[in-house]
Amino acid sequence: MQKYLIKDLADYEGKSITLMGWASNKRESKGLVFIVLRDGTGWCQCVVSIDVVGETIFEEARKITLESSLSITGNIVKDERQMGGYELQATAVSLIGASVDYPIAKKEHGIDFLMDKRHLWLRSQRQWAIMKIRNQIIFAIHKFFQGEGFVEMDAPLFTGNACEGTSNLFETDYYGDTAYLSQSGQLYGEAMALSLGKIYTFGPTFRAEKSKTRRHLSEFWMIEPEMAFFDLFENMDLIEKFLRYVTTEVLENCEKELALIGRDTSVLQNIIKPFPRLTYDEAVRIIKGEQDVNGKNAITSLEQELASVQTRINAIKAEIAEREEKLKMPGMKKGEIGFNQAQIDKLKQEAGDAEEQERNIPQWLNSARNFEYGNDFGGSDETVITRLFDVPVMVYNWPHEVKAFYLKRDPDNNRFARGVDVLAPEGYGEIVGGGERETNEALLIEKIKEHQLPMEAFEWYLDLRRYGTVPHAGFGLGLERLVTWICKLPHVRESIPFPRMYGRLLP
RNA sequence: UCCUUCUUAGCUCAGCUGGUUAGAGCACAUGACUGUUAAUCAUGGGGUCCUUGGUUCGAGUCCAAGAGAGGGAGCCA
Repeated sequence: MQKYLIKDLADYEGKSITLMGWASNKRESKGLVFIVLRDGTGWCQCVVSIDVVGETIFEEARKITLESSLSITGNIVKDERQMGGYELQATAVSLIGASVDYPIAKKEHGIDFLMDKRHLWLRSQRQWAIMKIRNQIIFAIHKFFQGEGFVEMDAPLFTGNACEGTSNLFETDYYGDTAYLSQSGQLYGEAMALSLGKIYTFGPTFRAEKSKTRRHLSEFWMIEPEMAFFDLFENMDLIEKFLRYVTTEVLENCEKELALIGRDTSVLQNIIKPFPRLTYDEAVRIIKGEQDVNGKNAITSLEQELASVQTRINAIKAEIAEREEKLKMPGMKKGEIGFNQAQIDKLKQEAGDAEEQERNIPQWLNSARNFEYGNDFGGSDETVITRLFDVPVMVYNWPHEVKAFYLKRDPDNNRFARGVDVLAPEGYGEIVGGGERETNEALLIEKIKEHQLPMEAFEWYLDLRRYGTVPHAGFGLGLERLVTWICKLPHVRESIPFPRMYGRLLP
């Protein structure tokens, strides 16, 4: 049996076909039922008219509940008013699986509720669009690296040692020994690059940090390329080319999905512009407000932001008061009352978000003003710096003390390590961390001791320096953080089908 | 681990300085309406006000402890 898909409706104009899917919405009036059917490829309004289908089928159609699965047969006609430009005029409707009291209603829901219903939330339009974009990003990543001659080679997920010694890892029992869930495949990536030249890994990574922020997950997907005969600067060139490619692919192939989630693509279009490359020293001056960026100052622009947040809060509160006043007036139609209440609820959410910002910005200001040279950037520092740019920013040459032990010491200034962080614009912060790797065995041993890591676990890693070491570099990209930025999501939890984070293991 | 905000109907939220029987919209059910895109009308079922303890003649409201959630810091992609 031929399967007809909603995305191909244009091919079937004037023909009778059968669609199979779920009722994502239903409206009815005398003699007519409108069922919005979704089949995973799109949405299509199906019109069931009593004059066409007769009383029995019509009664069945009238009883269809939200998210029931069904098949509908009918003619495809052009209708400009519809989302896909077509609608189906039904001649037959048949129920496949009933849905009783579907919990996600056609209204705003709180995040806790939606997270508990994540398995159903994924069916909604916005989540559908995000997952399509995520898929496009994954596909583009593979296309890019395969096109550049990289070999995908995956690192183990069970590891016997804490890779960088910094993060908290998940422990698990491995035939009586302790194994950790990998927080990075990078060390293995180096070994593989010294065999295949250019490799990339693509898999899940685990961090047992008790972080509850909009950019942390306990389980996330990471892409880690590693290249032999690459230095820091070639690495940065690759990162830039890579991010530009992936973003461009999304812009070209996900126009509909980006529009659905209301993403302003003009910022994404900026990806064709060269990425600014700042040294750590320059970045610190910008954070502290000692150096402007395109006429914008980090400190004063934060202060302005705070002021505008405060005026926005006042404006929202005024509007809420006005609408509440209006509600008290007699003679308002029921529909209008409902509409106003929905607006008030929405405004209250906005006010709540704005008030959260109002509490956070002074903290960020404080942290920026008092930033101490030599420290790593915190989340707020990244936010402060990336709000000044409209393209991803690369920060390189970090004080070696704050970075991972395996980063190469800068030959021109041994205070610095040749690491690079890529910060996404619009306040999103770090999406890539990478750098050139240390090839000097003695320096590496010194670093391993300094970080108090068990030397025996790194013997194999040191072998890579003992047998034909070469300059090499690589980076790690957090898939969910990239998805979050490209979609401009308020939180990473919407960028992955089933987020795993502190305090949440279900569904 | 620390700071901060919150928890009232299936959902989103009101509930003022403590005062009779705790409200609205949506959803649901029944009926009315021939084209709807959270905006038609009527009817009405729905509550452990997160938990425990306290203050009080009286607690959804005040106090204390606990649980859960949101945001942030630390840490990171």
